[in-house]
Amino acid sequence: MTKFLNLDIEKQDRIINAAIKEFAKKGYKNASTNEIVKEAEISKGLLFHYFKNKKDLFIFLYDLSIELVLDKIFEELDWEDKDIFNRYRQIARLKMQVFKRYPEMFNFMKVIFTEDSIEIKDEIEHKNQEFMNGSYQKMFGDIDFSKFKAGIDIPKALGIISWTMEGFAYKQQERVLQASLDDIDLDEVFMQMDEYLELLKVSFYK
Amino acid sequence: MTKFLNLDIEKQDRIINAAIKEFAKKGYKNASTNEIVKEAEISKGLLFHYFKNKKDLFIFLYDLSIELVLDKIFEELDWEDKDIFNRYRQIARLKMQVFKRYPEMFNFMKVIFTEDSIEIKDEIEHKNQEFMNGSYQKMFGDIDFSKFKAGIDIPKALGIISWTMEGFAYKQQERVLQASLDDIDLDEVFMQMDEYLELLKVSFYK
Amino acid sequence: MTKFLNLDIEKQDRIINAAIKEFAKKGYKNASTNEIVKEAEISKGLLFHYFKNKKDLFIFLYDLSIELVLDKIFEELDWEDKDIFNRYRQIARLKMQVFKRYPEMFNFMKVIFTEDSIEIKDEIEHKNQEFMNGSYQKMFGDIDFSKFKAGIDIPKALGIISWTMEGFAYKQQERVLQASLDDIDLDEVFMQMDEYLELLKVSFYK
Amino acid sequence: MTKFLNLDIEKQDRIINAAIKEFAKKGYKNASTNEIVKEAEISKGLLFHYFKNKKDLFIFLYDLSIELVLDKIFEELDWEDKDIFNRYRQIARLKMQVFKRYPEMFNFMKVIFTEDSIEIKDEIEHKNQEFMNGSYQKMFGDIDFSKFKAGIDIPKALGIISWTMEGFAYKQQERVLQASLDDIDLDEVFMQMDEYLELLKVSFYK
DNA sequence: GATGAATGAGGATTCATTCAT
DNA sequence: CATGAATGAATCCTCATTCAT
Repeated sequence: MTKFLNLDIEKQDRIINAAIKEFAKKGYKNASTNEIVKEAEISKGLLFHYFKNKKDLFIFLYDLSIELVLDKIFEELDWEDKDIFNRYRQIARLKMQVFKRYPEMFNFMKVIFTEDSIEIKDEIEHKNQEFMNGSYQKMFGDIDFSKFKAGIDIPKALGIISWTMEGFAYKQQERVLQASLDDIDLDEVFMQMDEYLELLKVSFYK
Repeated sequence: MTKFLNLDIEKQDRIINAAIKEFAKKGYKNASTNEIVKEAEISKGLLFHYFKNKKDLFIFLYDLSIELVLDKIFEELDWEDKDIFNRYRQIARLKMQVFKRYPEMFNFMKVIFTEDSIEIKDEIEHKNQEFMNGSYQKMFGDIDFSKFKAGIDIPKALGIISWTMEGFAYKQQERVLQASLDDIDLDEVFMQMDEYLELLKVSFYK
Repeated sequence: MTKFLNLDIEKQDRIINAAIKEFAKKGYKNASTNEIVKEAEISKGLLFHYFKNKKDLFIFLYDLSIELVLDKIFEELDWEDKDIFNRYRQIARLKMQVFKRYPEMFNFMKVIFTEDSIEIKDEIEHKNQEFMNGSYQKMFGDIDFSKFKAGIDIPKALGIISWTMEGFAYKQQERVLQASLDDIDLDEVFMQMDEYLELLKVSFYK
Repeated sequence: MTKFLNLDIEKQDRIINAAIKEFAKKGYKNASTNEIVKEAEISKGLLFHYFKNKKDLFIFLYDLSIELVLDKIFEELDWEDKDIFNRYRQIARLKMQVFKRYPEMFNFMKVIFTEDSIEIKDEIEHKNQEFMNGSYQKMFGDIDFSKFKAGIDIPKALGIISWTMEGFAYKQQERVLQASLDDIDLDEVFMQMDEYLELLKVSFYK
């Protein structure tokens, strides 16, 4: 992989974008290395010079995408705000900033979490697990739980909040597949998201 | 399709199980019709005598799975109970009974809702949509909303309940992939599910 | 074959028409026995009960078509007229009467004379040869050659007349593929044909 | 296609000859790409690396064959001789030179003009049409018609000459299928052809 | 006679990966 | 580093023919 990272950035990007786009469009199995090299304007051999096989390439892009989002979050999040609803609110907005910049990555990450292809299933699921465990702790380990009503089963409440955010995000993604990211009124989306968070807040907070 | 349905049940089941297993294991694109006929112990040609192509076979299994679950629900649900939490509780238990009987179908349905393969994406998404619209109405159209607290945004509350059930179910599915359906303590699972429902109930009900 | 000929005429015709239509539309190799039985509304097995294989069926239809045309000619031709140009004129008109009645046979006979499929090539070519030798003699064996100019190589002149008629017929067939038999102005076609014959007549006759 | 044309000539020829031979022997539909790669001693994949599918390969060979013959004619014909019978005489001899060199192409071109396979019919017929229109004009556009008898319908006379040449050529081809090109006494054949031309000449010329 | 389920060799085509240059 | 020709196993699918009923 170091071989690849020593390339000049412009070429790296051409390859990354081509590959992400193809995987996002067709899923792992259907994606064609042929299309990738054509779009990236490199030769067949070169791709396999940098990545030992298709799977390696996919894993590399997986790691890269996760890393990009996490870096954004860890750098720009207001860690002083310990309120879980504000935390989710912020994370959602930071994620969206990344996706606005790398539109193909947005679709690629959907593939990451739904990909069923047998060749990568295990590894991807393992990594998803790892990501959940590791990053969840970092992103939500410092939350102030004192605001929750007494008697509330806090782990379960966290589950509900998390699934609500996921479900809401997924619903928005469906819409984007029909329209495009540009045609979505983001303010409107975030306002709706806030309403869900608000509903959960009055339910769970004192 | 009538051709297939006129077969003796034993052979039908051999083919259905072989196909469902293969699709569940590898997703649409990776699934091999060769493997299916081998497992079902029929000739290559016969599969295509019954189903005009791979896609048709998949769609048939899709419809079959949905139908099996819905039939179970519509026949055995206690429609007198208009409480949404009890409704979800019952549905979950009925679904599980179907899956206990057709273990591969359990995994197949996971594929159904995440499959992205370009060849079937549109048709599957359209069918999922249809299913959601049609069946949701039937399953939840008669719910008694008078128990909800005043001031609660009921559509949003329904969304949260639904996503929570989905999220919980998905989490259980992940566990099954590691263990097997038999090794899971179902009572324990349903007890946990009830706790989530209870938490939402105290939050949303008067 | 006797088995087939003992069938009631209605069923015979259903099978013949279905087969001729399919062969005419797709040529030998591309023609599907499946389509034939579907169109004829008989079972798969029955077709092979009457004809031992696809090739046999084709040969049977070949013989049938030739026979139909020849019978028409031998029965209705005015054998008193020994002029070769009048003979061709009459034959062309009689052929056309057959084709008006069996439009699919018209296209089927085109296939007969152009079919290259390896499985039947030899047999068909041999039969075409046989037909040429045998029937040519019968159709043109009594022609009065005394009207030809002295010094004309009569066999060669006959060749030229024959190829001209063939070439003209083939050109008309091309037109029919674009239009349909009904849309062609037959009087006009025969008038043009007569002009060719007239040109040859002034050239070859005293 | 440029990919293919960059190959060394020896390999190109191995592939072309193998393909032409197979198509000539079996027609379009019956020809097996498997046989072609076996005869050409290349891998299955390579054929489809050069030609995107079987149809493309056929079309390529079609164009190549036509081109070879036309180039020969346009380069070596004596354009000063405006006599139509001499023109035909020359063209026939030049064509035969090409076929002597590529014996398989001789049979392949027969397939070209009789092939009915549904997959290529339209394209081939369109190309045949194009060829007829374009090349006929070039080959016969400068003919001197002043030698024809007054009162002769010249377009019809041209038709007769053309069909006679076609008919004669076709008759010779039939003979080659039984014997081989080497066993034919070409001088004898051309002498016979000249006799036909001579007969037409005394008929149509002053 | 009549059915149509069943066969399986063979069809064209794809594609990740290798390797000589 | 970089190329792209070459591989060949594997893909889905077709179809004439057989045979138990």
